[in-house]
Amino acid sequence: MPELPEVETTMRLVRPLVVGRTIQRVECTWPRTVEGDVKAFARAVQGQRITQAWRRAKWIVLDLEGPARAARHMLVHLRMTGRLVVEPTRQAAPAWWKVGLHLDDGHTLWFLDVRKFGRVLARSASIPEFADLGPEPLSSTFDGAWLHTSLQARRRAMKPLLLDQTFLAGLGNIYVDESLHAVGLHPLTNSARVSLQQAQELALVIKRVLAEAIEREGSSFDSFYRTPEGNPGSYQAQFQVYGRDGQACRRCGTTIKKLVVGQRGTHVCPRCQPLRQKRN
DNA sequence: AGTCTATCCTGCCGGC
DNA sequence: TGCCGGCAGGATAGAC
Repeated sequence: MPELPEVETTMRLVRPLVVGRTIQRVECTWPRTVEGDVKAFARAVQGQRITQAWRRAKWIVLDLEGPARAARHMLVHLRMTGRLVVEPTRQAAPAWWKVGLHLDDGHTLWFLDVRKFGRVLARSASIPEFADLGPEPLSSTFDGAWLHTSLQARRRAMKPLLLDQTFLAGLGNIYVDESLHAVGLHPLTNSARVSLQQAQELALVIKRVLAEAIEREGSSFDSFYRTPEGNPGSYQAQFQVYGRDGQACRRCGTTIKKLVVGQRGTHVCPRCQPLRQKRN
């Protein structure tokens, strides 16, 4: 469930169940899921109380409080197939679990991950992972003026640029395709050729698409991304282009095409999103 | 600087 | 029916 809306939804689902709880014991079935040494990680988080849960980009952060030299934050990145669920400890461990944090209220916070790309890590006061991240799309620092200036500073295809977390933090393949279609920009458009008006429109669209997706608790269209106890998410019903190749564009009726841009499957309406060839 | 390839992994789907 | 290649919502390192 890996883009901003899905990460936000996961964080909101888990937050009330873990904040205030103390981590008593850590288990792990796949050492590579935990950054560094699993034992060191366990020592850093065991005995710590979770005081807050929040999100930055596609990271979920649990703030920790406890022994002076232990970690201050625990970070989770879901990558492609990571999930977090909280269940009674005495219940059987869920399929595909990689890390289990047994809490002091008889529940366990499980990190599940079919493809094993996800990561769990402990950090002291500073979080170097956040140093190079771009702005949060839903924050006020991200607006049309900022976007236009930043696009002008680069000469890069729009799609890979919007996927670049150091440029803008939180978008992934689906929401980039949806946002570009909504403003009629082709994914290969050179960023320096985007007008101020287009940038302003795009900033608004990105905010709207993400906010609506969060409202609908993200999108899930296969069983991997469904939480057993939570809602599956329903934003996929709103998709205009993603996964709709071969079908008619809802706006103009033209057949949606799928191409590859920056090694990622990319969905585009050839009529709504024309690619203007550059002329010198 | 930007783009591409390979890599980390498993499951599922479509085609033969 | 069964096998197999290709593909997947992410991100990185290293080569051109």
